[in-house]
Amino acid sequence: MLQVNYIRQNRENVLERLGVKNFKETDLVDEVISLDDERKRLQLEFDNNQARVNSASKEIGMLMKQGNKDGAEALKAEVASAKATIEPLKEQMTSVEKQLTDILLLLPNLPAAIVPKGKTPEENEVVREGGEIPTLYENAVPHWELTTKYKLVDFELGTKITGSGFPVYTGKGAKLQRSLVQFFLDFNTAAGYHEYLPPFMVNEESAYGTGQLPDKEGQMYHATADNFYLIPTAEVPVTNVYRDTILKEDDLPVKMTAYSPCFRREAGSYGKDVRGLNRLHQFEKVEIIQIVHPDKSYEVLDNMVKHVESLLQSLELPYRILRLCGGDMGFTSALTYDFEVYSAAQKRWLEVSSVSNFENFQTNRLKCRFKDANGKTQLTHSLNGSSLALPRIVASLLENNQQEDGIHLPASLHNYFGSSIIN
RNA sequence: GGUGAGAUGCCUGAGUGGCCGAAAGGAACGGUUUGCUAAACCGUCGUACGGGUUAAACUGUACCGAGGGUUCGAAUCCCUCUCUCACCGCCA
Repeated sequence: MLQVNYIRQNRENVLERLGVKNFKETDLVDEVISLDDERKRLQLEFDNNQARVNSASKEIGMLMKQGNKDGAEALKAEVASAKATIEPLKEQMTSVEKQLTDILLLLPNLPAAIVPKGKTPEENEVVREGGEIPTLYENAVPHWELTTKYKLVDFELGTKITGSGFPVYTGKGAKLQRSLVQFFLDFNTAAGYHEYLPPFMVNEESAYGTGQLPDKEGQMYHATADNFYLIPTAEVPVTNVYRDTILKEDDLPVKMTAYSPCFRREAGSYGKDVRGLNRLHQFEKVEIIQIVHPDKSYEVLDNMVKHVESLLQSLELPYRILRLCGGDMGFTSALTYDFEVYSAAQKRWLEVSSVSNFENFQTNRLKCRFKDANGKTQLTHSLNGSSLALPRIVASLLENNQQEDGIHLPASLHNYFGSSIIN
């Protein structure tokens, strides 16, 4: 959530930045300002009246002690009239505050200066590429045939048990998942990230805290009997660890990592995009999250990008890093780098990680702050990234490394998987 | 799921209608003194939103789990909810 005072002081800039994100309802910005004016006016009037009530009440107490009943009664009448004024003011204040918050929730984060203009994924900028795109042998097939051939994933069984998009991993397929999770977590903790195993369901407050609500209401599974949401990413429970906290400056940066399954309804997806492991309703992911000093967040973003990059390098997968354009960025992000790996049999790039700086957009909502050197309380910045999402990593590992005698895994996984080959 | 007890500031914990934004102790921070891996003493030690100021100072309001109610006045009384603890039941 953007800060009202920031909007007030930087109106032109806010409008210009929202334009980069192709945000159309720019009237809302001025509406925020006028609602805030109204809020201030109401508060001042309310406070003044309330102050009168408070002091009169004190006086009544004293008069009663002195036995001055008539004086007390007279003051009571005065309080009653002040309260009559206050009552409607209170209602107006509540209503104006709610309108203000509702609108603020609709405004996306402002993109950083470096974010390219653009509307579609084609306008994302390729920042870097790495690894080598393999030349596959002549009988190479897409991963959904390999998973069947080696009995790694049973899609039909998942459909029977739950529904489409809920695959069942079996045998070596299950073990590969477990190995990757373990490898990723070890890689992250070695870099100083503290490991969490969070709840896989969150309450409404947490979903608001990180900005999934109200923006992505329909994308989350909702357990209505208890009003819990199945998490779409570990970002939600883990970032909320620091909801409503004031950290010491020395506590920063906070580095966290977590494995979790992720649940996404993916309403509106179809076609080749959803084939095999490309797009699922439930998948495994390891996430990294940092809460940092506002002056450091872009430096940290670069570090996180390098961290994820070296993880991909250790998997020996061909990858590229994209800087997302305004139109392709998420609601809460100020700058996002997407990582894609090349799926050689499908001959397409698959997104496997998204690393973002949210600046204080999440922390404003979360009230995650710190005391700076001058003793002033200010908002921290939050960042997160996948490191990594499993299904598409598995897809490209299978496809890119397939040979006549089986799938040859990268050296980094041999110990975790207990073998160098799937056959 | 049942019964009972509880929820106060960073922590412990007092406060049962006005003198309470809240005692006391501890932790933390700053200082003095002494000196050695510490003690003593002094001071500071909530958040949000307003007014005010170049910035402070100063000042108003709200907040003692959340929401409502009673009252001139609520941390304190009443109601609802949430959570915690204890015991019972069930159970991986």
